[in-house]
Amino acid sequence: MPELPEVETVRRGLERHLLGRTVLRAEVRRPDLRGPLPPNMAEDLTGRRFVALERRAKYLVIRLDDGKVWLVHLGMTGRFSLSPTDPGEPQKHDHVLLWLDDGGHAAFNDARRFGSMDLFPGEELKGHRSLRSLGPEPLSPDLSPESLAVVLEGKKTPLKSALLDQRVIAGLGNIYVCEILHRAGLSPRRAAHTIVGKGGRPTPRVERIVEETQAVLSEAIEAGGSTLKDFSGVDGALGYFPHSFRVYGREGEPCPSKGCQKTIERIVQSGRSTFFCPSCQR
DNA sequence: CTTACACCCTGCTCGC
DNA sequence: TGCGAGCAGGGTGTAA
Repeated sequence: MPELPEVETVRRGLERHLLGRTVLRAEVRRPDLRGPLPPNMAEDLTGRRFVALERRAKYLVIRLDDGKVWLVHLGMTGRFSLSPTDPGEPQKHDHVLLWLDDGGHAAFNDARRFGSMDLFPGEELKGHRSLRSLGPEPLSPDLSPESLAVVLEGKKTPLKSALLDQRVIAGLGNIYVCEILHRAGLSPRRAAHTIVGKGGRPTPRVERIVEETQAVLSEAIEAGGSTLKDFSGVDGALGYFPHSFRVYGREGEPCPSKGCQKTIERIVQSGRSTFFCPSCQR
């Protein structure tokens, strides 16, 4: 479930509690998430200090003092539980446990095991299989109307599917794509190339997508940050902020757009639910 | 190259 | 109260 804002919130929580800490002991309780964990991960983490906590798309990029990177993806249900002391008995679905040099404790918990981890030399980061084909970070200058128009040019796939493609914009998921398209007034069913101008030039519609993408993500990160008061932040941060969604999960409710009298509908596109207003999204 | 779709997994909700 | 069906959707692998 976590999309970019949720992962960013987790990153900030980890940065607060892990940065500068050394791992005294690590334990892998279940070595198979979506794929196998890197061999000897517990041994390789032991004695290491966390020197940077970064994010790329929905990946956590955790840099260690020996130059290696611990790459973590939360999948659907992955989360870190942090506590200032050893909580004793592990929780159900705690797959990786860390004991830190300040007495703190971290547990990676993932009920559905859609998460993934890797551990490799930092120089390999850019070329890593999971990262090399990612598109621009949406909150960086790499995403612009010009760059987005070029990528969408000629794409016949529905706009909804295009925006979910991590090669188009890195870090968007089903929920925020629905929100972005509603705010931009664009139909999720429209073929992606139909909003691009001649010669792959941006149009006002492309500009709107970029604006609303940045607005939605920034607002969500801000909302997430406000929940990061203490240890419970990283713990509980994976809750979205459901009351702030305008269309996601609101099938049958009135469209929130000013003056729009229609009702939010749900359709399925490439196996995912799409929530949208057929009247004000064109 | 592009596009589409099945698969992995568990917890929760819903209807009977 | 139990129980099965359906749903949730990240990323990846495969096929057309």
